[in-house]
Amino acid sequence: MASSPSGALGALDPTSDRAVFRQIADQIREAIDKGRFKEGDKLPSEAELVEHYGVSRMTVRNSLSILQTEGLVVSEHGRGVYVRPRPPVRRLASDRFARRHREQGKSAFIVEAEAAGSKSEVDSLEVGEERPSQDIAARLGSPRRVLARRRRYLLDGRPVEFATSYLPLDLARNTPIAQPNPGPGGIYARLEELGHRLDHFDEEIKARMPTPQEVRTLRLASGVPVIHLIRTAYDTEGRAVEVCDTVMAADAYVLSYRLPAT
Amino acid sequence: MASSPSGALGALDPTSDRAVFRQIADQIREAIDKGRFKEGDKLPSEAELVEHYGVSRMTVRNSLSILQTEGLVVSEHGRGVYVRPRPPVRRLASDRFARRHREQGKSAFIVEAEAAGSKSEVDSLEVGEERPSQDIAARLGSPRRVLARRRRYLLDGRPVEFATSYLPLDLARNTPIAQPNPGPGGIYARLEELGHRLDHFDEEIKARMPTPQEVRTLRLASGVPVIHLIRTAYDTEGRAVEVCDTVMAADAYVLSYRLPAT
DNA sequence: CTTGCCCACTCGTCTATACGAGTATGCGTC
DNA sequence: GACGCATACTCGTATAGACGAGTGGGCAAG
Repeated sequence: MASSPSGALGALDPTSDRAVFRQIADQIREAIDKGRFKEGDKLPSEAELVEHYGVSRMTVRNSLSILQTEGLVVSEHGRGVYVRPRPPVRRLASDRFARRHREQGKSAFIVEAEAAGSKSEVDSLEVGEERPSQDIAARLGSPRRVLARRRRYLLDGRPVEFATSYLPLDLARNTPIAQPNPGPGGIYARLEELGHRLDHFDEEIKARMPTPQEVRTLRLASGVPVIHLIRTAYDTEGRAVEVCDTVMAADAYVLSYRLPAT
Repeated sequence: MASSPSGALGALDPTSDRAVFRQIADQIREAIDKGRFKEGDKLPSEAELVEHYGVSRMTVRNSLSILQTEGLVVSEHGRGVYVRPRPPVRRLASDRFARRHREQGKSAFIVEAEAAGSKSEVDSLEVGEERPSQDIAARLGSPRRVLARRRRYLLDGRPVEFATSYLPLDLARNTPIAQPNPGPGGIYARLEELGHRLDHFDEEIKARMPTPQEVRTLRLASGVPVIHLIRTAYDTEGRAVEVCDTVMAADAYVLSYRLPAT
């Protein structure tokens, strides 16, 4: 019997008051947890599950949709339902913007990716002036217009993050910061050259489900949340000189911070 | 016409190749975004949406389930489907474990909650010895057994976080740390009294969808991810003296870190 | 061998129907 | 007024069927 495609799955408990589609989801989840289905494995097809459990197709689909929203499986039209492979993870260390890392010329993203043995790219770089949202304006000291730098990052061909930096116009206009490529060390190096010595960053982190637009941009599987990070850079005079709004695919990141105990 | 319960919603585009249930979800989502349905408002009932769009009930339910997994709405059996209210948010500052905050006697959680005007509780406190998981053991320097302190935090009656602290047994056994209530300043104060002056913390942050067990423990609405934070405390000799594994309801938290630019 | 088509299999969308179960309201009884 | 019950309305669970659309393999024609 274990040779059938559903061999890793048991039978329903008709005396249970747990809904049938939940029982099916439980069994498949357990089979995945215990390794009876491994990453990338194909689950039994809907038709096979219908056969195995003796239920209707919609019930099976209901079960599978639970597992999808939990991020455990992905379905591929015309092919099957697969155990979701865990992508390689990028670690973001809290010292990634330390001054010593700015010497080398490449962007922090690419340097880190190469260190981890991954190929990375930056695409759809857009630079322009715009009116800031209320939130961004408040963080930057209420400028009427800002310079916005938008870009998307890819890791081994997969989009993992998109970010927008906002800078007050009076600070960034007619500087290398307004160029698509701001030069070695990135915009933080340029800011310091312009006399804004950086003092500290504030980072705010939230997690939530993505908007449909974010699902498209990051090609997110269902059941994958996003990490929303808003970083504000302050110079030694206490002025907010940049706000960076970043949305990351949560399954591709671990954030790491080191805090003094004092 | 705007007096009908579905007055905030438009009509379907039969020429679109976008699936009907997605179009319906799009319209409801837009109505929520634009404030035509506000937080806590009741959406039109499934029957009313069936009537309004002229589709079958399963199609409407399909649309609503999309919005549920996006965390936009919650359904209540026998009552209706409601725009999900945004709960009050707890801000966790990166200096929350600073030594100066440990003087006052109360736990960091309760002090912060009261400052924000919320009522907070800690429940289901369990303290005991156990064998550590591989991951925890690795972080603590591979002790064979550890002291585990589990507890759940509630904010205004709602569970928002549960956490487990692990400490090497040789360090915690027969000390106030092994008591349910470790005394003023919490276990960090006790560790320092025991001669382990704290040097720094490492925090690792991930976000993901909750397991069914976490859904129960935190009473999570569907479409709400969790933030998984693992903090390791090091003493001045470089020894890992505690690992704290925390799972938080993502809709209840904003994490905040301040980083030096040096 | 290569090309192109057909077909089987997969998941996606949608309909129509039935009954169960939780909630709230109003009404009648006490 | 307080209580309990009937009822209407809500969402939850499940069935059976139909057709569409993407994928991949096999087979026949070239």
